[in-house]
Amino acid sequence: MTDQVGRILEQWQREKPGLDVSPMAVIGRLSRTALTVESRLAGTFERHGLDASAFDVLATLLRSGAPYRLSPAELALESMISTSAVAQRLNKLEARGLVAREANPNDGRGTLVALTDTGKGLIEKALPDHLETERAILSPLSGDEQAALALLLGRIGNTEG
Amino acid sequence: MTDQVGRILEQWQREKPGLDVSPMAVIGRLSRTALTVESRLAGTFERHGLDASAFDVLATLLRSGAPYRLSPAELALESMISTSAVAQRLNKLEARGLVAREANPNDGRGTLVALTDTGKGLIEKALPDHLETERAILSPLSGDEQAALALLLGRIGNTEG
DNA sequence: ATGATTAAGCTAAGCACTTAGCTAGAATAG
DNA sequence: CTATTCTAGCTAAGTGCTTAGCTTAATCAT
Repeated sequence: MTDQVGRILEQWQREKPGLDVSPMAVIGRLSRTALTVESRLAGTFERHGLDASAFDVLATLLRSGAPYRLSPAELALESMISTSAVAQRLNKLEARGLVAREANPNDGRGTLVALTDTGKGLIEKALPDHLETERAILSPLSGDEQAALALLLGRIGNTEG
Repeated sequence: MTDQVGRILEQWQREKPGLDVSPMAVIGRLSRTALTVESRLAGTFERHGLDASAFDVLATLLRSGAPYRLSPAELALESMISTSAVAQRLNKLEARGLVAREANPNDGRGTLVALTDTGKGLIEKALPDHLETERAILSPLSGDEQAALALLLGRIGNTEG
């Protein structure tokens, strides 16, 4: 407990001895761990000329399977961002030729975002590297511990409060 | 495993059957859990006329103990943000009278950020409410499970890679 | 002493998100 | 059919961070 969060808890203990600040130990480490993980992943993305949001869009299209086409609304749902954020991401990806906007044949209002061959090639090259980075991040934990962590996170993450 | 992350893993399984995507189960849940936690905390902050960044500054000053004064550089370190982000936070907090900038008597370049009485009163009122929200978020887990989660997070968060 | 380098804190500009508001097409009511 | 309402996707403006670059004071070398 000599990490940053541990030090913070000791400060609270000294300043507010009556207060039970133990929840901060968990939530604090959760936030900080998420931040450091995010920054390590960013390194891998950069090596492939991507950032987290570009990787997110391309990977979502890839894992959706052939014909690798989704609507902006579907992309927004998957990425938990607004449809306007999707539009801005697509503007950049389309300019780079990694995705293409097509008219939705079944809905005149709608657009289908297609993964181009270039985009598919890029994400398929970046994906194994990304997984390798994730494995490295988790390497201090055994397989059982990783499973336990995922389970614990799932139990607090999916509570709609 | 019928949550959002579980669905994503199934998609990868179908599209790239050879690939071991198990790290995504852990990292994905970590990111999403951090996001949902953040959004629940935001509700509490708002009830007290604060947001996460304002709470962060005021709480850091409070837990530093009397005389409740820190330099902008110290605040930046504690909050893991740039000193320029601190300056912008302080501009707003100072305008509201929650903190005050004072000259550092020992360093002509330096500033000391002081928690005002108003600021101290506000953060002391918000703090128990915040802890209550954190407790609610963690309530699906037993005390032992919470401790286990904090331990696992600590082991992957503090690895400098 | 004095000139060069380092350090603290700030503003300015850039970036990725948000919400608000727009346009065009689809669905629904009469 | 036509008028209204709803939906998909977009741009515009606002927010809070980042990095770059500035000013001022401290430190260090000679």
